[in-house]
Amino acid sequence: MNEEVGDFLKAVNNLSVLSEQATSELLECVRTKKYMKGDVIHEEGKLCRNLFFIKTGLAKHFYYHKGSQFIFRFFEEDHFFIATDSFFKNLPADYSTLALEDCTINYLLYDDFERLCNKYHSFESFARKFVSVVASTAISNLKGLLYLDATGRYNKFLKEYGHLQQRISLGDTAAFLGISQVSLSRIRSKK
Amino acid sequence: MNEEVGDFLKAVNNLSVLSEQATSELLECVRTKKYMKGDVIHEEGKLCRNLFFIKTGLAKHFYYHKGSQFIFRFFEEDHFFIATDSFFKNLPADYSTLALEDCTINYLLYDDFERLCNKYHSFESFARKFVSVVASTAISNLKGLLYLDATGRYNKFLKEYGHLQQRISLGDTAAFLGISQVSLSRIRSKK
DNA sequence: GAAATCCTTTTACAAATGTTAAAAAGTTAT
DNA sequence: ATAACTTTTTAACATTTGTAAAAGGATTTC
Repeated sequence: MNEEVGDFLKAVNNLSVLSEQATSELLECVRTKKYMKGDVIHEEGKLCRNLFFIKTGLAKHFYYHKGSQFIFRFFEEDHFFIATDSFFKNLPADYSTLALEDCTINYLLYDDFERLCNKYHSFESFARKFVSVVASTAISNLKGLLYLDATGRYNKFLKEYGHLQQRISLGDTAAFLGISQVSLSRIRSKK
Repeated sequence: MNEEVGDFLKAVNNLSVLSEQATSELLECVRTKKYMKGDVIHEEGKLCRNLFFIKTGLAKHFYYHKGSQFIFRFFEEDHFFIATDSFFKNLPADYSTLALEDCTINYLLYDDFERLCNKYHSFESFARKFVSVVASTAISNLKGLLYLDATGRYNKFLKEYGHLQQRISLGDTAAFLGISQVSLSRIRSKK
């Protein structure tokens, strides 16, 4: 097996065990690309229907609103991600994804994804479970933003992303929490 | 066909056209229940793995935190909903759903749902697409909470749920926006 | 139709967060 | 080691939002 896509396949099988046929057809489709720290992996406003998998590195989903940057998700190694609106609705992406560290990324073109979904029940099942994780995470974050104040959100961040704290800057953390950098600095200093 | 589940079936086929076999097996499983205004449809802390469909009426997802109620979704007629954490992860629900008006609800037990998923590719495909909608909606709301202030969120609410405005109280609207009732009243009066 | 109840608005004050600017600390490149 | 640059902290002030209490409207119940 192509060494570069082993982790990808493992992550897929972790959600739904693929049939042999599905596995070999999937392996033929998966591509690999490397990004340098600071590179844009996909861009707001453009269509991007790939299913991405971070083999190594760290990335963020972000977008700009009135000149400020907002982040709503970090992705570390061994995680899938997509440009949600593009992927689900075939619309221009409403956010960009940027490599916060050098990244090695596996990806699957949408046409291949859709074909595998239609052809192999086991792959469609993976797709459903992957999307479930996307929904669960978004809802959890949504709840956090609804009922927690800035301090509460920071604590939630530490609990869920604590292991990434050293790899994420204060500015990016603040943009993720939806508060100003200054406010986050104040919160930190009170501890 | 059982008249009570026609809309349910139509909504399913709208996402993925079911095979004949899948359709007839689905129809055997769908149940119907009526709720009065104020009734709890499923409760925080309890397992609830049903897939619900509102045939008529209006409902809200809500939960309490430190004595205050927070709402993160309204559901009107012709919409599916689930207790996300229960449905996806087999955990106790982390929110309740309550009928804001008298409701007629169709629902599918999880075991039937899962069996239909495994047995019929066309139903698994429906499941994937349904979950995609859940994810898309959650992410859209998440973005709104991240970058909009109270006024901006209210405007977004009017745009997306404007047609429901007369059916939703100010208190529930405020709980949905994550702001106090007083603050919402202030915003309204400025218009 | 009066009383009771619920929902919305208003007021006054307190607390949290934002904005701007500047200083301090930390990093990187030469 | 120094300079240039980036990130984080601190300070001062403005604005937004929250809280609590009271008043005003609307609706329901008897």
